[in-house]
Amino acid sequence: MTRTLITSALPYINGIKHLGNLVGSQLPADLYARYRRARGDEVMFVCATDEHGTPAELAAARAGQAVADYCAQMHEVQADLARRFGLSFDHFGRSSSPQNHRLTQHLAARLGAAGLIEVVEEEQVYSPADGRFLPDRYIEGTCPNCGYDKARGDQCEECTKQLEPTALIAPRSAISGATDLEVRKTRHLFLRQSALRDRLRDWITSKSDWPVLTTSIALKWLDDGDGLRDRGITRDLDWGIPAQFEGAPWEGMEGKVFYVWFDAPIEYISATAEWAEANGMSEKDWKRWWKTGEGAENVRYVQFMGKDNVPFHTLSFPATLMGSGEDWKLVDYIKSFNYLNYDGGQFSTSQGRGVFMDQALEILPADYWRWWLLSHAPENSDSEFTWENFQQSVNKDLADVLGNFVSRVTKFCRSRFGEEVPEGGENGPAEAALIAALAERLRAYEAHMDAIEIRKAASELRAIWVLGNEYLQEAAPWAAFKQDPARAAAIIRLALNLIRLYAVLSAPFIPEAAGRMLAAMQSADDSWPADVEAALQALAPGHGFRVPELLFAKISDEQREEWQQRFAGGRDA
RNA sequence: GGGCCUGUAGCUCAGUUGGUUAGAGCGGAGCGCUCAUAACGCUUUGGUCGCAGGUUCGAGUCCUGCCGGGCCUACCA
Repeated sequence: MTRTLITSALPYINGIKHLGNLVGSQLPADLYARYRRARGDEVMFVCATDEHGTPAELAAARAGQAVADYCAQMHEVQADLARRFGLSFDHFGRSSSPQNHRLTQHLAARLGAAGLIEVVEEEQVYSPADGRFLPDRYIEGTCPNCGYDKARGDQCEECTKQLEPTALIAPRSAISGATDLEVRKTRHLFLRQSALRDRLRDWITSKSDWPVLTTSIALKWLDDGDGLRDRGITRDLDWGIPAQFEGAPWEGMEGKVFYVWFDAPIEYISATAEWAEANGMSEKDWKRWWKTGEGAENVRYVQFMGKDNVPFHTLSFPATLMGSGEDWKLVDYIKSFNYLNYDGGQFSTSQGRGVFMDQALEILPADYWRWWLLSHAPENSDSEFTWENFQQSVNKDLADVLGNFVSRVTKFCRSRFGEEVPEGGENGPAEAALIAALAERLRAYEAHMDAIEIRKAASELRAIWVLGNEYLQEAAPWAAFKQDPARAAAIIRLALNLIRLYAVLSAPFIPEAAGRMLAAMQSADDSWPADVEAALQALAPGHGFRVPELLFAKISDEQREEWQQRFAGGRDA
């Protein structure tokens, strides 16, 4: 049996994610996970909240909560939204878990023992008023280049010039506004990625099937300037995984924690360990996914992420695993995404611009969003959400093409034959042509899903739905019924079976609606069709069914305008 | 500044290693059907493939330059 390991980039803990975040990793990862399961793979699909770092501490402070409490609460909020969006994680973990503490410290110790970690002393800006060192971004001041008074310590957004925080005129803390900033010396652990440069390059260049977006970013980092730079993997923060621990091959790291980007990807592994523990399983059960000496050698590992995550997944995380000298499974395929824009601008968490996961579900069920987002996934370039486009796609694809097909078939049968699959008649040339067309499109659909070409897969699925309407038009059971009821029975028997088949094929995209279609057909057979003709005989004459409730409601112009208005002004408006 | 991606019908996008009259869906127009969520089907209308050069028997596809959009540039995550 094929075994597929799937991870989605970890959503950061500080708030509810917007639709751009969703379509950039978790949603396509779920699509693929559902598809691989349907094809019979043994699948391990893990995700988690990414809980460490400065923004989490600040968000907790704003909420007036202890960081640990804030994270615990936000984890539940995100887990609940994930469930309601149908994200079928085998486990949704937390990067703050004890498992991740243990594994992160273990890997760090291994890297230290291998001589891949060194202690570096550097100077950083410290804010006594805030009681913390400030990352460059959290220092504001006047740009020495253009005079913009809200330039950040890493870059001036006005003139785009890159800056050193010490170059700012009249620097102040972006957190408190305090101006009594001082430069202090501090010591940190650095991961000597540069020592692994050749191994990383060999590994990356061996991945000839990766998307350009993925490899070009990785190679840029490997070759830019003096080549891959070493990277600080500790921070002066309270909340995180302690960098000083028993068995650590270094000293003087008391009060420091690992950098969030060091421990976050390790959580992919730890989340699998959490899964095993939560299900009363043993270490062996999760290691067979991650240790090539313990079963993972025949696992195919696919990662999903936005393009901003690529350097960490192609370089620093592999460097961590390679450098440990242990037999950790490295990723086989990285699917990366561009950004989804919102109505002429960017989605923005900080400005509350766009539609957020909780708001989306207040308006419409998950499948509406899943379909639009996946069929417009920003695979090759940034794409844009507009309410007009959303309304048009949902109404045409889901309500008219698929929903109406289910409706016309079931209602016609109920009124002419009653609520069971009619018997009599037999397949003719029209049915043979339909089956041939379906078989061909199914092959194309599978090929696109196998290649994780999401938009192409979506358009192929839609074309499969359209085949049903074309067939009905040509076979015209309403006309046949008058002269030859047996002929009409054969047509409608096939059409009812088509509904079941569509449920199976559509489930990765629209799982909830697919479930209702299957339930209406009163069938538990959701097996992927090996043979189209056979699959279209699953519902035998006499098998009962129900006319389902409206599968997809159309979005009215009034609704569209109302939502457009409601989301025009930002989250709190 | 540097690197990468991108610019194809009104809109959203396909276009394999350069190869006959550039494709799809939506939208527009017309016709048909009447089972159905005024849904469905058929036909049809849309393009100097960002601009200018070049290579070639042949360029949407390769090269150069320019213009526009986007991302990244290592302490946000």
